[in-house]
Amino acid sequence: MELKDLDTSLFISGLSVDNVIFGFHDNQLKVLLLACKDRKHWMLPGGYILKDESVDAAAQRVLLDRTGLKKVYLQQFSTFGDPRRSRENLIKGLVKSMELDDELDQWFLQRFITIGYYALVEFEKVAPIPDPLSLSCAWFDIDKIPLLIFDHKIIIQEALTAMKQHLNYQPIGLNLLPATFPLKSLQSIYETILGRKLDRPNFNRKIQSLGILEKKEKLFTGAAHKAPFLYSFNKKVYYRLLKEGIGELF
Amino acid sequence: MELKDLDTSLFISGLSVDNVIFGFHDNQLKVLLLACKDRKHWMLPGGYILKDESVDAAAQRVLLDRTGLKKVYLQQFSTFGDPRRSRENLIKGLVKSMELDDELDQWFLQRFITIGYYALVEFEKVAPIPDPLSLSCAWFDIDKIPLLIFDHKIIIQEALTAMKQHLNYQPIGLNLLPATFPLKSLQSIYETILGRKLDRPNFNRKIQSLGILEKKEKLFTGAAHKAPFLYSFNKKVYYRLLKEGIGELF
DNA sequence: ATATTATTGAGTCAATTTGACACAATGTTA
DNA sequence: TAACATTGTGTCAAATTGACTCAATAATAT
Repeated sequence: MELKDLDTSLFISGLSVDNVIFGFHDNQLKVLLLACKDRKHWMLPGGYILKDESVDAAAQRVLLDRTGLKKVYLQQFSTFGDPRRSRENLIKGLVKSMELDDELDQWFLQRFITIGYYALVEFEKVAPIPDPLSLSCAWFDIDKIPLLIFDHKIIIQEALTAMKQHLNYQPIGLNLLPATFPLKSLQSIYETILGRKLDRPNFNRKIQSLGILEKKEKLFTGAAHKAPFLYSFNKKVYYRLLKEGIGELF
Repeated sequence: MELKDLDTSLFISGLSVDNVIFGFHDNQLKVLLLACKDRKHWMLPGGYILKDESVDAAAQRVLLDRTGLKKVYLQQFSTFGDPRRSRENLIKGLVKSMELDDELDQWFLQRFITIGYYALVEFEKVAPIPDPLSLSCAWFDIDKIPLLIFDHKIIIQEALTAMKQHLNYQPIGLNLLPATFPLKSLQSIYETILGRKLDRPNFNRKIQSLGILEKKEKLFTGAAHKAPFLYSFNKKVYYRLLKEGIGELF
């Protein structure tokens, strides 16, 4: 689909959803971003809400279009409602350069209030495919975010803050990691989200005392040091624990 | 202002804010509700967003109209976007009975997505005055909520859940209590929000170890037992602590 | 072959925190 | 002046935390 074929009459006007899609690779937390056609800015994968669609469903649909993933862990965290958040000069230039009809011009230049979601996905399972409205689609390290449009930088920061607060109430490690993983990976996720180093022996002791991990026989090998054990989550125990509230971990 | 004079052209269509206003009195957490004109339902004090107004400012404005309070602690917690949330038969009856013109009919019958805020106010400072669109305005115990319109019951529940999670990061006790208060009041707030009893000696020990409370000489008296000391918050210390993150308290 | 290197995972232990109590203190009421 | 209800302090064993040490081991260098 091309941009000029966008049928804005299908959508709720003035409202959008934006997804902060987190993945984890090379012991680094990453965010999936789309390249704007101006070749200068990047942006969060976002979209509009169909007139009879729930907001949650809209966020899922947008995510499916951008990553090909269904049934992803998705969490609404905040709504961004500053009247000037999407009215920088940038958008005027962008819209003009696209040579759209008046109706579409109006659509893109109106004030948008956006509902922010963060998604946790398994890095390896995502095949980043740019949608027809973008030039490219790529993962960025959380501490190397490029120039973004509008207030998208703030949205990412708030997603991280929200995740930090959810860390003790939501199964965050589970959704970012593959089926089996070394403990160090889980520790790195916690360290990145919390923004500080954790003591390895103490981390292991605490995370294992929760009883949510199952040690596998198989060892992860390939690096110039002792091979770590691989673990998997016991989802049953994990979800029960989260439901009850696990208290502050770190 | 009467309902028929509402100038809908001033507002963003399809969007609203709803405030869950919490107060604390008689060792009970309370919510401020408005009576619907059908004399059967109650509702949250909510309103619409002006076309060039930030969503946060809209929530503040609505709050001012309903409670007369300025500079209130207000926290956005979730956006409610189910397409059927405001389309129960009820609203059709309500709107018909109000004998409005077609434009207003359309306005009230459209799908609304609402942005939920919770407010923490000092009970004694609020003079509940029903706005011209409601019959009355009253405080309800959090566990004795009457029949509400739409999904407002769910909104209140989620506000409580959000507050529970914010309890360790936000100055919640401070905003609900008067300048001086006995420790038991603060404990009751924590107990209500957390939904469980706390051991008094242990609560006192922990809350005082934070160094955010100042013991006053004056005693609270009038009941048939030992008079408790009165305390006040040391705001400077409290805000610093919250900024750093105080960790899980209870 | 053997030593080196990097990293893992288990163990130790003192210091701190927690949870569950007991008990003295003290306004009000009987 | 005794009874009562509730407050504030004290105690102590158990559990948790933080800061460590050290042996184990897969790959690599010698």
